[in-house]
Amino acid sequence: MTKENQKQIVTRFAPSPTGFMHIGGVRTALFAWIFARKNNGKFILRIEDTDKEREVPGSIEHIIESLNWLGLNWDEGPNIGGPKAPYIQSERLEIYKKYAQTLADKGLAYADPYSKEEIQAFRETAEKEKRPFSYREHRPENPPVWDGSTPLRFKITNVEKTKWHDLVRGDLEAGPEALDDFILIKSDGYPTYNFAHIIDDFEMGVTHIFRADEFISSTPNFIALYNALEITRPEFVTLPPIMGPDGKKKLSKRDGAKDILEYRNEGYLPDAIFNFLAFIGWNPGAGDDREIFSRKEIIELFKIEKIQTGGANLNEEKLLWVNKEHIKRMPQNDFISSVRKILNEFPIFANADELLLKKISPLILERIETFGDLRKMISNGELDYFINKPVLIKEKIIWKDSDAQKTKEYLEDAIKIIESISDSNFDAENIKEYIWDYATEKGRGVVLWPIRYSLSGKDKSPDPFSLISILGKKESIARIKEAISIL
RNA sequence: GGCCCUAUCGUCUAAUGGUUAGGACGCCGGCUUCUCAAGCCGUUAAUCCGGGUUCGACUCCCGGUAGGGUCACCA
Repeated sequence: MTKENQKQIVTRFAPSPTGFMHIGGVRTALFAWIFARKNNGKFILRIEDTDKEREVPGSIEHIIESLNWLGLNWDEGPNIGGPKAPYIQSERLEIYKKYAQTLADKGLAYADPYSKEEIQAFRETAEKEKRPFSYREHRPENPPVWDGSTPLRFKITNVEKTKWHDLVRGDLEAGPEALDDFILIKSDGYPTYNFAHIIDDFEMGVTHIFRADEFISSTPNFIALYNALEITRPEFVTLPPIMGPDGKKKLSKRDGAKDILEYRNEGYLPDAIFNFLAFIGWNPGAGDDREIFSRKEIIELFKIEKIQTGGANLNEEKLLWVNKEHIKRMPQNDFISSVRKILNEFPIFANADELLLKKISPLILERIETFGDLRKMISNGELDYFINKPVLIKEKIIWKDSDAQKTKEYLEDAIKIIESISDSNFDAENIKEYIWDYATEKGRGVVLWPIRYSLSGKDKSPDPFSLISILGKKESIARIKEAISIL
């Protein structure tokens, strides 16, 4: 077989529209997407909306927005169509019905004659006797003809041990207890996930199913169905579970997992989330100790064989660090425009000019881990002094054990020094050189603190040299004079 | 409870059966320093337990233990 006529890799992400997406779901999508891209394959988005009860309006848009934000584009999907459209399961009912009828005709599926209450009673009995519930034990001898008004159940015909191979977990097996007559079509006419996903994956030519490990338990049932339908089955790629931060439980919405778009709102970069998620349950392995990767590098390095088997905890602190590293690697223009966007949210900065922005951006860069931190800085008034003159408090102008008279003297000298610096040399580095020796001679604290405080009016702020260069000669001198005047 | 999966520093993890068990985040400490950050350097810290196979086991096998999943007209 030549490379050209090898089967094209097709992966899919198949969420159900039951609300927002959290890290867990996105990670599954991410791995499937990376694998497709690495192999020049196709990535399909399919919406599994077969449960009308749990459906949350707006979910599909939310899912699309989330995937778009992360740059996980799809080649076929609900909004763009494709050769196997539609990509929303509720619009594919005829297809499922066709396959279901075929199974029923062959005697491989049968109408379920019991009411929900009756089945519930069976279940409770089993529970009371501490046995697993198995519908097979109650399989009717002569079920009625399936007319669509009752559920259609799959008939397990070979009750035996199931063995299969998983690209991550290796050889797996389960005893016959794992097999049961599960429902294919519900009484409302919709298929179950168990049935619909198998039909769709087959119809859409999916070659690799990436999914979380909660599906291992039902895989024997899936395999029985593949066999009954006489269709080839895709490769299974089982991802390790992601646990909550406490490591106790699988991450879930119920236990406070965050909407992925919250990370966007908090000012995380999509590339950082991408990087971080790729490393939950995967890493490039031997000899590569790097932690920060671009999308492109991850696609190049990705190998299914390096996917972990064990569960991982979500480490938000590391995510912060990863985000900071990605921010540091942003092209300067991108960084500045991101800063601009945040500044625009605050009236005080709405008119800040581009030059000021460019000057303060290095200071911002080293102080934030997310762009949300910038929002906090501004809210806390940590940048106000770049726009407005600070309100100075006399006592605070004076460094610890110094006094008003001496401080006045130092500030007057500082003004002279600043005036002597030529405009062409007016950057933080040079300003520091001019002032440094004087400050060292008199005592850095007694000189530098008053200067810095006069400029910022803050106990905590960037160094005085940076402030002077950003505020400019005229404004800096004016502020220092202001300080002198109240001493 | 049945079935299934998993197990290396606190966390994420590396290690053709042979390493002083490596890296990263965090923590702690130091350097730098007018403050706050940033940066740099360093310390601490792990193979779940018990058997076996082997000259040699984190690695292979068996048995425990622990955690997770599943046993829906949910996906």
